[in-house]
Amino acid sequence: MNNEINISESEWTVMEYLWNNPMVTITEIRKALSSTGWSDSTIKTLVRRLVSKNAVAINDEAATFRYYPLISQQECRLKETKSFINRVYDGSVSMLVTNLAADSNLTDKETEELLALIEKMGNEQEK
Amino acid sequence: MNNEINISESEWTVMEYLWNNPMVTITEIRKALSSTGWSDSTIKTLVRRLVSKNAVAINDEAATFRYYPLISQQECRLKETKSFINRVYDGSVSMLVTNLAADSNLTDKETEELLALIEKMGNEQEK
DNA sequence: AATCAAAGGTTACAGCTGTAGTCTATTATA
DNA sequence: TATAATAGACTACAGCTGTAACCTTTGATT
Repeated sequence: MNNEINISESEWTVMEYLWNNPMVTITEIRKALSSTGWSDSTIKTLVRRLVSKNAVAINDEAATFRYYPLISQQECRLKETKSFINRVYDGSVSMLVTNLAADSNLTDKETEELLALIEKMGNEQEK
Repeated sequence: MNNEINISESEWTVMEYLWNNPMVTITEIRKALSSTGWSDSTIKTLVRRLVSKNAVAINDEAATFRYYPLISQQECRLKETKSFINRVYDGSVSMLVTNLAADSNLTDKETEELLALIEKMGNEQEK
């Protein structure tokens, strides 16, 4: 459905907040994102862009609008994950997981087990 | 060192080829990427941008230049993977792997084992 | 009532990205 | 040798992104 929606890095920050706090006002968003250092304008622009991308909708029952996500974190994560794996790991889930395992602090035995499982996972999820 | 190099999606396609075939001419690149449908100009632009980003260098001993990668696939993958996990999974490797497991076709028992390992992996790799 | 802050709307602007055209010099080929 | 193809260098241009200012209206505060 919403496959064509692309959310930029800054926009993700806003989406994260909306996923955790649906139906908030712009003031609430601004307060929540104050640690980013973004100006009022910047945050409004990001929200506006998300609305025009149909990632976020406006509830304007009250005078002060409330914003809520139209797409789920789950589906966005899935989409991003797939395109990431395709771009960086040539579509290979197991290659990604192998790299993750190498970069994490498992014991040798655990790594071995993990790799064995990865072996079984194979390369589904192409494209 | 090369932490600030950002490689775009199209540029990755070029890099992939260069990682597998270092020291090639522009003609070889063009032929290899003909399936992309990109014009001659487009490919030359991508290569030029990679050179100006210091991701690729030129060997100009011969009249026809040869191009080769200055950064390794390994380090680029690591960088991309980290920024991806930070952006999409809030820095949590285990959340990513959990999602991957859910999306792959492991048996229940295998998934259980995988999740147990993930449990142990915890959330290293923050930042 | 006068003032200030914030909301909503509009505009800005530079850098990156996708995609490609033009020009000139050189090389290969008829 | 005339011609075609290509390399290398430069330019183009629109859409996306990061980042923000400005303007007008409205609600809150003095």
